[in-house]
Amino acid sequence: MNSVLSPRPDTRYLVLDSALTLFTERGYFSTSVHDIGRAAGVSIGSIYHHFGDKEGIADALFSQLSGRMEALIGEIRRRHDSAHDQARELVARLFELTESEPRAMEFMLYAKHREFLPGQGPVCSSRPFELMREMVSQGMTRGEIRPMDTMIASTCLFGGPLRMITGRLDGVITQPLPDCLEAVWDCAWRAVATTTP
Amino acid sequence: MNSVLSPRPDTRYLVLDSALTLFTERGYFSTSVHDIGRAAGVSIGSIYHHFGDKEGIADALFSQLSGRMEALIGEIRRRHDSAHDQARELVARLFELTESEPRAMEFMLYAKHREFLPGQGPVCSSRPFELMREMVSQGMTRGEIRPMDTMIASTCLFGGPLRMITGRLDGVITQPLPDCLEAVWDCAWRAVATTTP
DNA sequence: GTCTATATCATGATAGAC
DNA sequence: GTCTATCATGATATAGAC
Repeated sequence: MNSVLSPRPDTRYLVLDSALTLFTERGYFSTSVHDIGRAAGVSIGSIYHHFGDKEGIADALFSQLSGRMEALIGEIRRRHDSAHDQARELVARLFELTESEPRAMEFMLYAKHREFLPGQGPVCSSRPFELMREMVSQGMTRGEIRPMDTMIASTCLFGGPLRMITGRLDGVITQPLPDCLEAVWDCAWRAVATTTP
Repeated sequence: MNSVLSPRPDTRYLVLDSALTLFTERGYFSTSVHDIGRAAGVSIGSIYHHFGDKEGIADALFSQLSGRMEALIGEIRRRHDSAHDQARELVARLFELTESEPRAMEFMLYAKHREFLPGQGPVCSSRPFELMREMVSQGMTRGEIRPMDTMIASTCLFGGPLRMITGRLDGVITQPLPDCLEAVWDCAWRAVATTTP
């Protein structure tokens, strides 16, 4: 965070890190590029050199976080066979991430990107969400999940857990999410499962 | 919309109606008070006279819509006995409202109010959401809903339906919501119900 | 209560030295 | 690649006549 400690800090990283904090704390529109520069200890000229314009900052942030999510889901899908295990592991990991990196989670799935990233479609149409629907789709062909529209199944399976996350980020839910993973997952799976345990 | 048709249009109504459209189409921060005035056919001076400042417009909008939601839930709770019937009716009505008044729904449960209404807490802590939790709580004491934390039960019951609504508002879901009410409600209720039908 | 005209100021973005 | 200084625009909000 300071050039005294680290002689050659990566400007791009510094900027993105500060931007994430400010965007989630005050919102994109209440954050000026000057604010970001001040928080990152980087001049406004450098920022425009690296990102082109303000939207470029949000864009880079979205790409990076989206990539991480995608990688996470890919890893989970390789490690588990059943849709049940895959989805459960995903919810568990998202709950952990909500506690350890609340700002990253907030920016990814609780920001209204359409308002400041006209290029990007809605989050739900981004690659990570596509992968989640694939997960559900396979579970349906395997017979783990009742036959129904894939979009509906996916939304109903992950809807509860995702709203737990936004509730937690809002401070409406006070308990750390991993503490209620079992209860929430139980509800989520019952919603779509073929057999009740 | 025009003073030719109606000789004495209510300025407040005109402004709020235009503001709702613009806020949901472009977002709060990309809408200027001038824009609202132009769309409503009202001068900027009048707007400031009635609402004090820009935030006052959003505030009035939120109060009014929140009041309508509250009334809707109250009516539903009076008309049905069981939590099952109450919650199902609520989801049905919200699905209908999403089709008939998408902007109202979008402003109520898909806008990040914290970013432009610092006074208001998060939506989930507003009165309508409180009433929904009461609904669930009663269902639990009646034995309709499995015993668990009320917040978790409420989030898991309504999480799927609410995300269907945001998905529909985003255009990710193309089917009118009332068409998939049964499938969605089936999932939602299974998530928390004591007995599976 | 409604209007026009205006004050004030912050922001996104650029220029150009180093 | 980084910096400072500056521009240009457009926004919120106000003043004051009617």
